[in-house]
Amino acid sequence: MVTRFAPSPTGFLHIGGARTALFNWLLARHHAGKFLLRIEDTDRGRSTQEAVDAILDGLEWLGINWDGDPVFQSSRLQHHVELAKGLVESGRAYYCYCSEEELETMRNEAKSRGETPKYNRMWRDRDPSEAPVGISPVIRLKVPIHGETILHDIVQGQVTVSNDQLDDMILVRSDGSPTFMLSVVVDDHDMGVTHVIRGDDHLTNTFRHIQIFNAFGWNLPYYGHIPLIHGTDGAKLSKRHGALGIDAYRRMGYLPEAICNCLLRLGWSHKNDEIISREQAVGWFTLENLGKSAARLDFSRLNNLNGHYLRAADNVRLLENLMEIMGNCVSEEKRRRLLRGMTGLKQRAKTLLELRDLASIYVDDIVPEKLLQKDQSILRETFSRLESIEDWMEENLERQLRIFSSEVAIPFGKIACALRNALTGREITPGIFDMLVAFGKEESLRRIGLTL
RNA sequence: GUCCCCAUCGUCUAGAGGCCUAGGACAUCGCCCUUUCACGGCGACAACACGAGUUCGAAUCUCGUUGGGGACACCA
Repeated sequence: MVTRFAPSPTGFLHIGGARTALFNWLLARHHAGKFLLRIEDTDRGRSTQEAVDAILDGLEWLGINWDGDPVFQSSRLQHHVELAKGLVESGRAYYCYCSEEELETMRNEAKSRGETPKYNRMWRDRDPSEAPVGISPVIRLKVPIHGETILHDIVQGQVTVSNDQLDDMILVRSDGSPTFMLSVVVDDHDMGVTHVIRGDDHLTNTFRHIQIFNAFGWNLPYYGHIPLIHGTDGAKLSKRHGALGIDAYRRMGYLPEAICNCLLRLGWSHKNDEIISREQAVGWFTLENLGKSAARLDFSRLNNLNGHYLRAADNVRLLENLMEIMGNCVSEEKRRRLLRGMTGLKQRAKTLLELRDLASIYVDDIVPEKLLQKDQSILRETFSRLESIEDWMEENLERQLRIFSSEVAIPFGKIACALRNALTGREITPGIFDMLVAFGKEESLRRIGLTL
């Protein structure tokens, strides 16, 4: 089994593309096959190096690795054109000399007749000697006029289209460059791709691809057209309405494993499983469990998943992630403090951004407000009790403070509340003992002292 | 306009004729746990688009309607 992901580098890797890549990757890994990457940069006007980098970086970040080097379609143009010329020689394709205006007129005429706008095949059977001089022709495929084309789609089932819906598509442009239709087919064939899993929006293209495969006399790959991911408005994700690049999700503080898990469950399921590890995904992923209808990305779900993976994440890794966001200008001492407090922090955050906000209690120098009279007296006593504690470990701190609480007959909640306030100046924080340990004895006492 | 696809709680989905008084998850709302906030536990709310068939029996099969989406380039 050989699968592939074939993005065009005209924009960033968006969430839909990422899912297509993930599914292809999963399928290949599940069957111990190969997953290839092909950059479809035949539209040189719109393709950019930044987009290529964004796609590669995005895939890498998601942990979707490809086999071999990426294939750049632009490096194969010559080959594509030669094959198309071969088709002309064998009579399966022909030169067409129509101008832009003529085509425009044809489309409008077809439309006004209530038909699918298409080329009227005026050069299909004309003698080449009639060719006008000075016009560079395009090469068009001779698509069967009658009959129908049948696609046995792995996801959609059997789909049939009448051949009169297809027109004689252009294989090579008048400037001598191959079109997407041609290049895709030739490359999929040459790369030995056995399974083409791609978005639903390519379904109608597939009938054209099949015609090209037939013209060459090549065997068809298996096709599976997965439903699209829709925006919250129910329409296809597009650049104009908020289709974000995968890097945007990264900047919003999402973990790659959360994104993958979320994407995996969009259009695919395995019984009632929700939290699915990468290993499980590889083990379970088959096309049979794919749904047929479009799905929407739900941020509250993503948040929930991200919270889960955040809690499960290694503290050192999270510290590194945090440093990336905070810009690395955090002192050694504060980093140690963060690491000690990470377990308490991470279970309270949904994203790395939230984690950063929470973590600021260990990083920022707070200026505590003066406490209420009552709290001050509680804190004074607490301060001296804490001062006397040698074993500054969570368990012992808790034991000592509980004892203290009952000795002075002050509800523990009151003490905790005052301490929290003195230590952080915040209302939402990790647990008290957690913070005392993270800060360390010296810093804890210093902070409490400031409020007295 | 033409062709194609899709249709279960707000969202993601389980469901492959009787196990369905339709299950799970997220979100929402209660309660519990509790030093705040989270986490966790318990519970509530909430869906088979509609109409005909087929069948002893349909969320599941067929047809139609409606709704949504996609594709119709010398873009990919």
